[in-house]
Amino acid sequence: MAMKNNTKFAILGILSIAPGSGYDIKKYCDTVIANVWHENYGHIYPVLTSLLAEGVIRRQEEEQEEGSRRKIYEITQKGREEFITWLGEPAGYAPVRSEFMLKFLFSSSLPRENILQMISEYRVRHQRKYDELVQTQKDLEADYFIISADRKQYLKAALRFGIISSEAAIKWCGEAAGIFENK
Amino acid sequence: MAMKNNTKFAILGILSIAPGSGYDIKKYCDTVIANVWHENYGHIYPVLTSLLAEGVIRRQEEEQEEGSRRKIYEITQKGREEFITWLGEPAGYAPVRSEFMLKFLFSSSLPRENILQMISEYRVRHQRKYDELVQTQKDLEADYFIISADRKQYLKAALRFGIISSEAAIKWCGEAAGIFENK
DNA sequence: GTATCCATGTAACCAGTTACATGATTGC
DNA sequence: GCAATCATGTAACTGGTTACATGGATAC
Repeated sequence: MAMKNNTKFAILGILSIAPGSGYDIKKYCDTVIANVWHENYGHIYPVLTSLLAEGVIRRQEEEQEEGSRRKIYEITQKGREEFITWLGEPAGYAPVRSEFMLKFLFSSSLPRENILQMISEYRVRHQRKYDELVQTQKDLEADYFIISADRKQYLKAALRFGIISSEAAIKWCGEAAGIFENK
Repeated sequence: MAMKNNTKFAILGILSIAPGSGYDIKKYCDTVIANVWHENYGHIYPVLTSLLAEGVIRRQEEEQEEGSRRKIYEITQKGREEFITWLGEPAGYAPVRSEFMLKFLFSSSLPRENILQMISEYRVRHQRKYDELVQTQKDLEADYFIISADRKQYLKAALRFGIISSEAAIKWCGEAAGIFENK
């Protein structure tokens, strides 16, 4: 199962909301959905080229001001169809590979304080992420961003996903630190 | 930051507990630490070869019964040193890429029942994982496996990590389903 | 006038996956 | 006698990362 061709569908999904450039797609990933998805320029641009060749996206030539370097793409009918098909398929899952947990698992040769330090850093990272997400949630609630009520609902749910996950990580840190503190 | 060379350190970590073959390493990944780590044969064997060339592991020639195909490796002093250094470095984190959340985010064009179905499948998957981990925890508690008290402590903590994460996912599913049920 | 953001791309690289190949041993 | 497990490996592939290159526009 694993994961393949996800960048294709991430791009189709983003373009299904609104047409945009490679740069726009990257920005969308880094802001709106950073919480659950990630892409690089080095992958977006070549994939855009291949999606164009496949005919699932097309250049939106109209309404471009002269001299603009921006290349705006929009999803085609074929693209929408393939996207809907993909949506209907069960999500593949990537096998877990947590570098932090790998380190933690084999950290018995480290002094107690170092292990506590490791856990503390991990907690701080998740606490920061948590705070960030809560802030974004407030901004979203306060209609700081201009999006449809429908879209907002999905983004809110995705934010909750991140918040709940961060809470879980923080909870684990508390438990794990407890083991090493009382010895 | 991202993640590089993790297989090297996963192998060194596993061999730091006890010498073993490529097959043993794979089995260890699939059972004991499946919860937080994953490896393929197609990667383990070539990496073992390169680790041998680097001198961080060595063949344990002694005590092998005749005609055995098993190749037992053990970590060298150099390997232990590199492993300790790696342990001391802060863990890199892989940017989140949840195929499920990607689908969910853009699923607004799907009928309500399909979205509920998606969420339900996701919940079932995590519930199953949760049940499995709780069972493993019981087996571990009942000294079903032969491991040192020290090792047990780390494995228990890693199990808790999986259990807490599954609980979080299940919690999210409850919330998300709620959004679509009451409309 | 300089830093930051906008904007697009390529090339080299690498980690990891999948599929294939082979064969011995053990348990039923 | 057959299936499952033990056991090791290679080759082709692919998805994604990193580094490099370039240059215009905007803000301070």
